[in-house]
Amino acid sequence: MSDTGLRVLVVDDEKAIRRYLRTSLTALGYEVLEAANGNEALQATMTDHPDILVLDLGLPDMDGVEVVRRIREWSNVPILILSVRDREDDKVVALDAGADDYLTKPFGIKELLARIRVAIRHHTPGQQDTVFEVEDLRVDLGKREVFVQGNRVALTPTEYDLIKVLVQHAGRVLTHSQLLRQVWGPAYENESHLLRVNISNLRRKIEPNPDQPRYILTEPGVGYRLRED
Amino acid sequence: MSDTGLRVLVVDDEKAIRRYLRTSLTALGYEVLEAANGNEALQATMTDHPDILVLDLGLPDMDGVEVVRRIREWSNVPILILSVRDREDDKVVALDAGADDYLTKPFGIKELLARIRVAIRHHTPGQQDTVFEVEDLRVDLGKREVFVQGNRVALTPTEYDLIKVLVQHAGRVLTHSQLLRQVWGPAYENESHLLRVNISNLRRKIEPNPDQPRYILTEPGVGYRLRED
DNA sequence: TTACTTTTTTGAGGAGTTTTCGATGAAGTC
DNA sequence: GACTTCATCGAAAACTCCTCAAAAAAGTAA
Repeated sequence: MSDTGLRVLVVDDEKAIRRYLRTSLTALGYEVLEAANGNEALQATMTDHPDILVLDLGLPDMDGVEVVRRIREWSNVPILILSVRDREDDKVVALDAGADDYLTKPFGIKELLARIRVAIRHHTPGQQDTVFEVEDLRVDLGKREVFVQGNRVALTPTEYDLIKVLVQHAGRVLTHSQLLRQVWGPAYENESHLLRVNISNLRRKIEPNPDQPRYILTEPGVGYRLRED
Repeated sequence: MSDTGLRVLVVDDEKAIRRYLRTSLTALGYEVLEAANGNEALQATMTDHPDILVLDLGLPDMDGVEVVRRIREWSNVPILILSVRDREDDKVVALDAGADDYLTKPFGIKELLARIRVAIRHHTPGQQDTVFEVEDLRVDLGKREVFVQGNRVALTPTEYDLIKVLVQHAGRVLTHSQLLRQVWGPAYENESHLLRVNISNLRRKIEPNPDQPRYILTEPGVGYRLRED
């Protein structure tokens, strides 16, 4: 099947369900990651940056809603709840905690897939919005490509993640810890040196004159901001 | 109830359901618009720009999915489907046509409201800018920017924190110790010299004539006040 | 597996800002 | 005139930011 390039993290303690979802999703071109409990889910979300989570509420080590809350402290990745609990209050609690959708087991695979498409459509804004431009800089989030004066620039994965977050909040100041949390994960919140080195490398690749940045502006004492017209 | 300022367009041919939703939603501070068929829905969406649609699929004049398609040609307003049809294919078709969620009747009102919150949360992600203005001074707390006569002024972190607190209480007197506590922390409550130096620096940056302050006014013996219109 | 390349992380130095603090003077009050 | 409050200046101390370079880790190909 066609490759969507999208990565789904399936979180469920039942191996059978994980395998079922893996088969269905892989057939449609998604890449599937798996986690069997809450801690694995949090870990995988931090390290692997999936494009969407399909999360069972009944996990052995912690409540699914708690997983949602923890992730929402630093990430907006779409979360689709899959649960046997059909009580209205359970749904309300999960949705208000930051989940994007709630599907009750047993579920139809076609509906699940349709709802995954909705969640992803939501989170990756339409093709128009995926291209960011200022002066001679062009960032195409859809194609994962960056151009300076029309020439493609090769960025490392970390550098790309960094500019992606900046583009998504173009014009706004992002604090050091916001950037560190979103690019490296919450554990790196205070590693500001890491951020500086990467900003420096990024500037060397995309700024006409890295000494006097035109695109990635330093907000002293606070963070960085990607210029916007 | 508190006013959300958000407008919901309820599309259903049954008057009883419209009235039920109007009551529930109004009680929560939403403004409710109504449409009884597809054409009214399209019309109302174009003219009234609601923040979200709650759309029944079974309409007398056209299929609900067709309404979704027509709206999606030009608008991304969140659309939440409400339908008696529980077949999986119906859901998939509606969601793929561009609907954001699908709820089967009979539905729980709390779940509906939670899903409305999700849809709105999704579609209005940007933090609104709280902008403060007096004469030639402009403080944008959302973007963390300060302008004087249209020119951006670079403030140090402390200076910005200071003006932020003043803006948040614009028009009111803030005592020395209030300002010191909020900007430097409770331990600095009595360091009024610190405050004076920073107010002075701030004035030099934002006042047309720092000798005769127009924005940051001294309240002798008490504290400082940011002027308000 | 091993060897090789690329990427990420850590370390150290220097330039530049920002914060803090003491000194001084002006203005108002008793 | 003595006392308090407020504003400003300038210098020391503390901190932030940037860069280069080396070490460690991760990825890739035979």
